[in-house]
Amino acid sequence: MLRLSRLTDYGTVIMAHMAREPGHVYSAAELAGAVGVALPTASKILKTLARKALLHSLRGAHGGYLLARPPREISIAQVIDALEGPFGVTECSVAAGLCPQENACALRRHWQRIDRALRQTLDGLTLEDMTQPVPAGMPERRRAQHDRRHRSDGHG
Amino acid sequence: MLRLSRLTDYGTVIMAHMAREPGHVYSAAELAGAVGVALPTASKILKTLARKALLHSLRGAHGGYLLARPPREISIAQVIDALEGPFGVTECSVAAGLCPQENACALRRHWQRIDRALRQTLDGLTLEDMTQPVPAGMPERRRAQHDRRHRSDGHG
DNA sequence: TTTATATAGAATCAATTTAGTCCTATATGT
DNA sequence: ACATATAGGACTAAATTGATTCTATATAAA
Ligand code: FES
Ligand code: FES
Repeated sequence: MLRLSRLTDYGTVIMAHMAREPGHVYSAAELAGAVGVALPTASKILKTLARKALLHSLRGAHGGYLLARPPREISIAQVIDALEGPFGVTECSVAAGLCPQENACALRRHWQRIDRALRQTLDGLTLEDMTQPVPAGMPERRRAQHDRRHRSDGHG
Repeated sequence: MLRLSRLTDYGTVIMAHMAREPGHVYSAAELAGAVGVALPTASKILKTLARKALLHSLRGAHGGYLLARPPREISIAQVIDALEGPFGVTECSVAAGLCPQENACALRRHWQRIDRALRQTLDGLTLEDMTQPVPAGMPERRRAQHDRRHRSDGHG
């Protein structure tokens, strides 16, 4: 598990679809049709993405949405951030006060460390990557160019 | 987001607690008290962990639970596997048939790749690690209010 | 200016999932 | 026997999520 909501999944599909033609303005209806979800649902997702500045929106006739930045500058982590609250594996890693015995619980720090490691992975994956075919059996090595950092929370 | 259920969180806390004294047999009541959750809840978690062979259980008077293996041989990924279904970020990465247009959706493979990367991170983290103090590095970041910037979320 | 088209945003409703509890059966030490 | 503990499943309540609907606003074109 460790699941993303279905809306986030759809949102990513939509974003990836848009990434194929970065300049193009897509209407909600157009995108709903393209990815196969109901219009109201696509609409809701798009509104959120626009509010979070991952998309630009154009109102009125012939309006629609387009990517706010080039595909390679939008990471999966950013999409997740936009569609699901703050990034974090447990509630307690995001906000305090949930540990039954808070002060005694030595685990929060560890969860936060895990968060950073996972986030780093997802920050290294861009929309552009999602449009490429998956290299068969190859481990990922690319890092998004907006975040090129090493040697922090070593796991691998 | 990308959240683990609260039960899994508790489960990890319990396992980490037990990891401090690997040979010791803990009763459910004892553990419930130690980590501060209600007995029925702790009990439910422990039963699951035992069924999934991460714990051994001893029935009868003076019974209880103990780690099935040394702490360094139990990873966080294993605990997650035990307490939450199959490991996967989206439904479609685990089981087919959820993509609205399945065959056209090029994203499933990518999710699966992401799954592998995340799993690898969580497989490299053991119960033993969770009992160590977090290697100091960066101070805890307070997530006070909404962060509007998309680049460099500043974990460094 | 009017009309058709589109998004903004909030509110709502239904369905699903999760958390938490309870009950009965079984095993074991004293 | 009896007290203590886990096994396993059933059950309830609460929270979350998914999906829809409604009103308001912006813009292009007739
Ligand atoms: S319960 Fe989550 S860190 Fe303590
Ligand atoms: S909808 Fe999840 S991969 Fe297509």
